[in-house]
This record gives sequence, C-alpha cells and structure tokens, in this order.
Amino acid sequence: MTDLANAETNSVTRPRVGRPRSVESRRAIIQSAMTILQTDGYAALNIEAIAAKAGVSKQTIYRWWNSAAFIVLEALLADMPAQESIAPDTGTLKSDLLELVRPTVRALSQRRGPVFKALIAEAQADARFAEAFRTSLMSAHREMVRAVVGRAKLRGEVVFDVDEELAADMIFGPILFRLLNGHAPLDETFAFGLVDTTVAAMRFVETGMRRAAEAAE
Amino acid sequence: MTDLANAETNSVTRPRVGRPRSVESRRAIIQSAMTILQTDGYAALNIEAIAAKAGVSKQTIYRWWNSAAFIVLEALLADMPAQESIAPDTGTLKSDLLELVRPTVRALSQRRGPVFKALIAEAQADARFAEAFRTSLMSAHREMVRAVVGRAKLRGEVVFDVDEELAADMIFGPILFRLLNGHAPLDETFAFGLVDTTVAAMRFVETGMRRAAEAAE
Amino acid sequence: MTDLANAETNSVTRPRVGRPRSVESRRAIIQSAMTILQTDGYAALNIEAIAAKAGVSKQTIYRWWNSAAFIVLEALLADMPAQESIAPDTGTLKSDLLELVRPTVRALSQRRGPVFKALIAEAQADARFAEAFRTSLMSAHREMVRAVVGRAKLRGEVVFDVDEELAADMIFGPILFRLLNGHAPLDETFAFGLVDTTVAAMRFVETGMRRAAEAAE
Amino acid sequence: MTDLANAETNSVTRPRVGRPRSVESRRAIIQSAMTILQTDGYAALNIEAIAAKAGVSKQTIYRWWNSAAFIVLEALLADMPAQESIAPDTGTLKSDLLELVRPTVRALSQRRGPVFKALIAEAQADARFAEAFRTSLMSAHREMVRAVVGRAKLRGEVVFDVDEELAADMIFGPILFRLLNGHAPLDETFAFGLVDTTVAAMRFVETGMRRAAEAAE
DNA sequence: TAATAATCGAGACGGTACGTCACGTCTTGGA
DNA sequence: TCCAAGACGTGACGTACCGTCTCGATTATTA
Repeated sequence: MTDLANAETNSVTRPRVGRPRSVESRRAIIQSAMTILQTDGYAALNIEAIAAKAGVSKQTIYRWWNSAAFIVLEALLADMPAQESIAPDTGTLKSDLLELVRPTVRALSQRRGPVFKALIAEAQADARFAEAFRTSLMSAHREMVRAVVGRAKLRGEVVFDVDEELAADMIFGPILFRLLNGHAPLDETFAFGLVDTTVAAMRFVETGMRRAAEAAE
Repeated sequence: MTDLANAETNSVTRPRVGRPRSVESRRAIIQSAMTILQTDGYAALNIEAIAAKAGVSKQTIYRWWNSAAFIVLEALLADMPAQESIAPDTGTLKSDLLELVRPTVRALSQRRGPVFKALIAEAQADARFAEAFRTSLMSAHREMVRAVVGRAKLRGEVVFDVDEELAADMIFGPILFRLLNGHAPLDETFAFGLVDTTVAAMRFVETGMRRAAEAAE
Repeated sequence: MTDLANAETNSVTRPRVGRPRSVESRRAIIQSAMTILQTDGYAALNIEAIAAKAGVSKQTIYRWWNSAAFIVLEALLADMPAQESIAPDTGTLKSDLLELVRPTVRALSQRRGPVFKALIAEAQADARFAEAFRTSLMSAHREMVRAVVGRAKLRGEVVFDVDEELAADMIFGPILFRLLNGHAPLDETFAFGLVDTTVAAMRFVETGMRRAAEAAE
Repeated sequence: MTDLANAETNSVTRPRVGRPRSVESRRAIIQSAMTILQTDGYAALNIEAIAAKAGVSKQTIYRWWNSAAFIVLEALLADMPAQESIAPDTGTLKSDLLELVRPTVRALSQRRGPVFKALIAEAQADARFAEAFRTSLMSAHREMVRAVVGRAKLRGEVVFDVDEELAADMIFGPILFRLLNGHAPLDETFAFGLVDTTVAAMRFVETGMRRAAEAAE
C-alpha cells in the first residue's frame, strides 16, 4: 500500500480505540474530488469545494490528507489497473517499449493529461507531495523501463553498460516535455519516433565505460 | 523584443498620448520580484509583496503584467546574455550538444533550477503564461538544438531524415524530467550520458523513411 | 432584541451546530468601531481598520454585519439606556415634550451629533441600512412622541383628531434639519421654541375633520 | 451667480491669459453627470465615469469642481426656474405656505427626491460642500418661508414675536425628515397637514417674549 | 454497562492574497 | 493656460481559501 496520507494514518502502533474511520466519507471525498476535477478542472479543486460536494467537514479531509493533490494521487493509484504495473516482455526491446509508451502517450494525450500536468505542477511547490508522487506513480513507470532495458541487456540486444536510469529518462523525459510544454502533439508518430530513437541509442551508444573497454583492446 | 505583457502594451499603432510609462517603476517591479524570488522563493512571490517592496501600486503591476510569473519571465529573458541565444558550431554534433547541455544542466542544478520549476508549474495552470513561456524561453532553447542537429545532418553526421523536433525533445525532455521529478541529480555525468546517447540515436536511428529507402535498394 | 445583522443570524430555528459565535470577537469589533469613531471620525471608519484594531479577520465582520454602519447602529442601540425608551408622563404635553426634546437636542449638539449625521447619510446610500435605522433608532424615538401626544389627546389637551405621525415629524424634523444643515444651533432656546410651537399647533390646528365637525353644528 | 466651484475659478483678479475655459467641456461634464444620475443613480456618479462619458479628462473636472456633488449642485441651481426663487404673496399665510410646500413636496416625492437625499448625505461628509449646499439651495428655500411669515406678521396674522427661522425649520424639517427617513409618504395629505399645523402654531404659539408681555399687563 | 476515546458534521475563526475600483495627482503633446 | 489621454501611488473594497478551532453527536474499544 502506498504512503500518501498523513503520517499518523499509517502508524502501525495506532491504538484501535474510538470511532473508526468512516469508509463512506473517504469514498465520498475521493469521488467528489474526481468529479470536480473532470467537471471544472484542477484549478477549481480545493478542500472547501470537495468538502461541500462530499457532504463532509473540512477537518475530516485534513485529518487524512495533506492537500487536494494527495487525494487525486490516491484516486489515480487506486484507479490504475494491476496489469499496468507489470512490465511487458515481448522478446524485443522495441516492442516492449512500444507496449509501454503507446498506452502512456495515448492516456496523457486524452483524459489523464490535465491531471498529470496539475500534479507535477503541484509537486514543484510541495516537497511532501513531490516525494509521494515520485515514489508512487513515477517510480512505477520508471521501474518498468528499467526492467525492459535490463532484459534487453541480458539478451545482448543493447550495449552492456547502458544506464537504465538514463534510459528511463530518455523515454519519459520527452513525453513529459511535450505534455508540459505543449509545443508538439503526443501522438502515435511521436511514440514510434521516440521508441525508434531510444532503441537505436541503447544499441549503439558509446559510453565512457565502453570506450575504455575498446581502448583496452 | 519579447511579447510578455498585456496585448495593448505592445500595440504598434498606440498613439503617444498621455503620461508615458514609468521606466523607474518597471525597473523597481522586476528588481523586487527577483529579490523576493532569491530571498524567499517563488512561493512568497505575490503581487502584493512585489508592489510593497517596489514602492509601487498593485494597479501598476496589473496594468503591465498578468501575473508574477510574467514578471519573472521578463526578468529572465532580459538577463539572458546575447551569446546564449547563438547555437554553438564547433564542427561535431557531440561537442555542439555538450556546449548546449552542460551550461544548461549546470544552471538548472544551481540558481536557475527553482525558478524554472516554478515557471513550468505556473504554466500548467495559466494558458496565457504557458504560451508566453513556450514561445520565448523554451522555443529559444529548442531552436538551438534544431540548428545544431540541422548542421550535423548537412555534414552527413546523422541520418538524413532525423527529426529535429524529436531531437530537441530527446535533449531537453530528460533534463526537465530530472529537474521536475528530482529522482536523480543534474550533474556532469548525466550531461555526458545524455549527449552520448542522443548522438548515438541520431546517427543510427532507423526511421520509417530510412527503412523505406533501404527497402527500395 | 434588535434585528441588525444578517438575516440568517437571527433565524429562530437555527440549529445549534458548529462552533458558536465568538462573543469576544463581537465585543472587540463593536468596541474598536466606537473607538475609531470617536478618535478619527466616521470617515475613518472602515472594515479594514476595525478588523485590524479588533484583531479580527474581515471575514468575521462581514459574516455578521453588512457594513460598518450596522456595527455603529448596534453599538448605539446597546448603549441606549433602558429608561430612554420609556416615554415621559408628567401630566402636560409641554413638559412631556420637553423631557423628550431637551436631552435629544443636547445629545445631538454634542457627542452624538456627528455619529447621527453619518448614519443618516449612510442610510441614503444603503437601503438595507435605511430600513434597519428607521425601524430601530428612529421608530423608537417617534413612538415616544406618538405616546405623549396620544395621552394629551385623551386628556383633551389637544384637538381630538391631531395626527400623531405628523406630530412626530414636527418634533424631530426640525431637529434633524438643524443637525444636518447646520444653519442654526441645536440649543436650549431652540428646544423651548420647538416645543412651544408644536404644543400650540396641536392645540389649535384646524384639521379637515375638525372643520367638518364644526360645520355640522 | 453661486459660488460652487474651486476658489480660483471665481477669483476676480484671475489673469485672462492662456487658453480660455472650454464651454463645451463644461456643458458635457454637467450633462454627463445628470445623465448618469438619472440612469444609474448617485452611487454610480464618480469623477471617472463622468470624465469617460463626457470625453473629458479627469484633470479638467478637478480644475473646476471639488467633487461630483458640486457638479450636481451647479446643475440643479441652473435648472431651477427663476420664479421658484420668488416667495409667493397670495394674501394669507396658509395659501402662501401651500404655494411653497406643495410643489416642493411634489418634486421631492418624484424626480428630485433621490438627488436631494444624496446631496444632503454628501454634505455630512464634506464640510465645503455642506457650506455650498446650505448657502445656495437651502438658504433660498428658507428665505422664502421667512419672507412669507414676515409678511403674515406685518398683517397681524400671526403672533408678533414668532421666530421666522424656527418657522422655516418647522416647514422644511418635517419634509426633510420624511424624505430622508422614509417612514411616511411625501404626499398632498402631508403637505396640507404640515401647513395647517404650522399656521396654527404661528397664530397661537405662546413664546417667552409674549408671555413676558402678558405678564406685564 | 459505563467510561474512554477517536471520528464525524457543521461552521466560526484569524489570516493572506486576490483582482478591482475610485481617488486625486502627475506628465506628456497639442491647441 | 487649458485640454485629452492616461500612468501613477494610495487605500479600501468584498471574496476566496487556507488550516485551525470549537461544538454536540456518534461509534467503537476497554474496564
């Protein structure tokens, strides 16, 4: 389980006395937040609005979440299908990456785009949320690239010392850039181009270590 | 000259009647904004604080800028040395890109990082600012990559149908990703790895057009 | 109790839920308003100044009052001694009216004058306040004249069909006129003259009904 | 001519050099003020709105008037027919007063009411305007009552020592009271009642001087 | 069964900043 | 000297949310 809410929430030693947390309120809060998000956009998403729509007191929200962004992140994680978390393994780096990149690009170019942009923006002003965002949504995506590239390395499909961290940056960086800067569309052409380019890079990059190895020959 | 302020400001046909704009107020506003930014951070940067520090009325600020972000952007553009706007031309793609990437990475990992993050965040919530940001700061940087890659193409250093737009994404996307997500440092190692990888990609990528050309042989 | 504040405040059926209104804030607001009024005058009385002096948020003031004038009116009503609300009953119309008029004239020529002028001015620009002012402070004063004249009528001291409403106008109209227009002093001479004249009028006025009665003889 | 505008305007020794005052601007300003007054009410009457509507600079308005109220007062005085300034002389006090009171009451209950209320309110916050208002509009009205009552005194229609100042207060005070407080209508019934009552008062009042005279017998 | 304790809704509270309005003053070029 | 245009500093407006704080009521565990 992810660690999005206030610290005390997840305290293992929390005494189980007193009235238990209302699952109904929790559901209504998340539901209301997502409805506001889709109806009026992230700019209209604030604690007062969520509380009013959910028929819940502001205190209850603040008790379990630090900000509206945390609620959205929790909803997003809950909404993410389980299979999305498993890295594809089709046999080739290129098709693996396409399996990863195409759905991501498609989702971000449609419904998920505005939310994702808003959460990243939020993270720039809120270190706690940045941490939560990075270690949940983002790390899951990055991990899949690392796994795919790692397997390609074992197959000898890419140079042996390719940096998997950098590979993840090369995949998600451009996507994020187009999403946030909006200078060009997030479409299929882009997805194919991005994967082709990255695969070529992974196969032929001359890293410092490689150059050192060749020099030693 | 950049086009950051309200539309009417830059109207070419604007008649020269009425009291002229106070250059002193303009200077004080920009100066105060940058001081607050460096002292207390972007979160503390608001119109009231700028007006108070600059000894200026809020109305005067609103007359010429739409938000504090526009002031910062204007200051950044004014601060940007002229030579930064000229793409390097050292003879090889790799050294050209290094000339571009290393100073950028260095600046973003130090003083410029927080400001840049804040402006990108701001752009996600303000379409007008996003437009201004994209067409000034961002397009200038992207243009340099396009120029450098274009020259490499003419030299035959990279495949003839490489997409310069995508090249710019491959360079700045990962930088932006690390800056915004903070999962890994923006250091020299990253700069070299990014350039090496991108150069390899540009040289060996098999694009659709290239594959078609080869198939025709 | 008077009905000066927002409508919902005095709702009888208001449920006793939520944090109760802070009596301390209420007291501080009224106190601060009166202090500003006496120190700097009505022109300096604004919501921001009251809030600052009372150590209270503007929102709290707006929650319970519509404007600074309402606060002053509430303070005035609270400050009004109970016995002032009871019409004098000395046995003759003249001495009753003197009991009413002299303290009023004295108060208005001194401390109360500026406040009263300001509230009447306020009422001309704010229909809600005009209503509150008329039905609280003003109607109380008018009612006393009506009561005094009514008793004089029963005693046969004045003509039987004298209009008590008009009588109240004849008493307070000239006082108000001198207060607002400032063409002549509000002094004892004026008070005696006003009462003498009004008593004479009440005793000898030939109203339409009276003329009709005489004509029937 | 009245003395409403800034002091320098009426300076006798004013040098006649430079561009002369624009009669067209003056007309447009007064016209615009009255239009705004009738269209949107006194609350909407401000210097910026007048200047904009009149196609005039704010400076020009401030050069000749101290506030919007002065403009309105000037317009009102210019609009007042000459014959209104001559006290009626019909032979009896009652019909003289009716000639005075009925048109006044009628005008105030219709078009003139809101403007008059607003000007009186304005006078409470602006001593200079209060002075101008009192010595122009108000004194003219009061003077007519004084003249009418003075003639009645000479005819022996009223007691010889009746106070003409007080008489004027007794007439205009109640009118003003009803206008400002709005507790009862300004109608014909009120006008007749007011005049009847005042006439009775003037005929039968026992003033201090009269009582002293009687006591000497 | 009662005491204890945490949660809930409602909503008032102090606080910060917003973006706007109108004020009265000023600085241009032109009449 | 006046005029229009319009920028300027000043001050207050009324609103939006923030995150916190009482309330009384509710719902569990613990004694």
